[in-house]
Amino acid sequence: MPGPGGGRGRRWRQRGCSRRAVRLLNPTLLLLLHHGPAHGYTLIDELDAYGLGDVNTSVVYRALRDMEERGWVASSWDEEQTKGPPRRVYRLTALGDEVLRWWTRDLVETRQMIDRVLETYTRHMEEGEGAHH
Amino acid sequence: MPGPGGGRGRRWRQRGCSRRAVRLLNPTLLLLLHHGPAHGYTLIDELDAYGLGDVNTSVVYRALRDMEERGWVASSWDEEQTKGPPRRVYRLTALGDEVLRWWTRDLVETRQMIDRVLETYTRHMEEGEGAHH
DNA sequence: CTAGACTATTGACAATTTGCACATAGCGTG
DNA sequence: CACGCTATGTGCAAATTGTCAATAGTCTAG
Repeated sequence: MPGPGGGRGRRWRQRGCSRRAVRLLNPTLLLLLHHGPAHGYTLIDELDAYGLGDVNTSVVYRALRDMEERGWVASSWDEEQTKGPPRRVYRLTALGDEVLRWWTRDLVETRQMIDRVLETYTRHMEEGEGAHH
Repeated sequence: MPGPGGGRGRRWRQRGCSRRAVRLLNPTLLLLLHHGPAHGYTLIDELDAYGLGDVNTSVVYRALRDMEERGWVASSWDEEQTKGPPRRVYRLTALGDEVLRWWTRDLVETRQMIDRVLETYTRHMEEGEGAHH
């Protein structure tokens, strides 16, 4: 159970995934909006299905606003107010669609890098089982 | 070719992979050391084969020192000095071996998360090809 | 011998990202 | 109106990452 927490940057992975998760947050949000427009709150719920359920809500809202600044998504205030304050509706822009396409290629690359590491590790274990250090 | 650089955090991915890469740096270094002891400089060369060739050397050395602080690796000065200043030899510790094992599990999880995103994206494209936004 | 060029490693600091605690705000209810 | 719930937003400390330059040994050319 390596939970090494000493030294520089302790609590480097306090609970849940956090840092790994944040890397996947933006592409996942774009993906969800690729399905159709949605409120921030709705998106936060849906993130759970992608293993991003423990991402802080502030982080999600901030990501959405940042993506809007970049023109990947656009938002407007929802007219029909059911309960609670007015909600923003986010939708994907044409640019956001392009970015998502680009990002999927990036994810494929990342997956290949991960695979390479995992393959090498497996090979190490098959060959000399501990003939090192 | 989405190279959106405006807004918060411009030059968010200047060239090469960088931010994605750094996430894979530590596990990859542990993996390389799992093969056997090595110098920092050697490791930097080998990283290239894992798509981490553009990681700054300072970043690699820092990662090694951090991992040493945490007890995942241990280092000693190389006796035989061929050319250049004395070199450190890093080797994996027992704890580092455990951490590597833990990290491979983590990478498998990350891979699954990526797969999920990619699968959903593919499904979107197969079904209503652009029946959104 | 001495001025580069190359091999290795380290240090310091700016820029960016992330976590977290709290602020705001509308609506329903007793 | 005092709460509790739904939504969103702000501010700031802490952690991570990028970049540049410094140090240091060894070798080779002239």
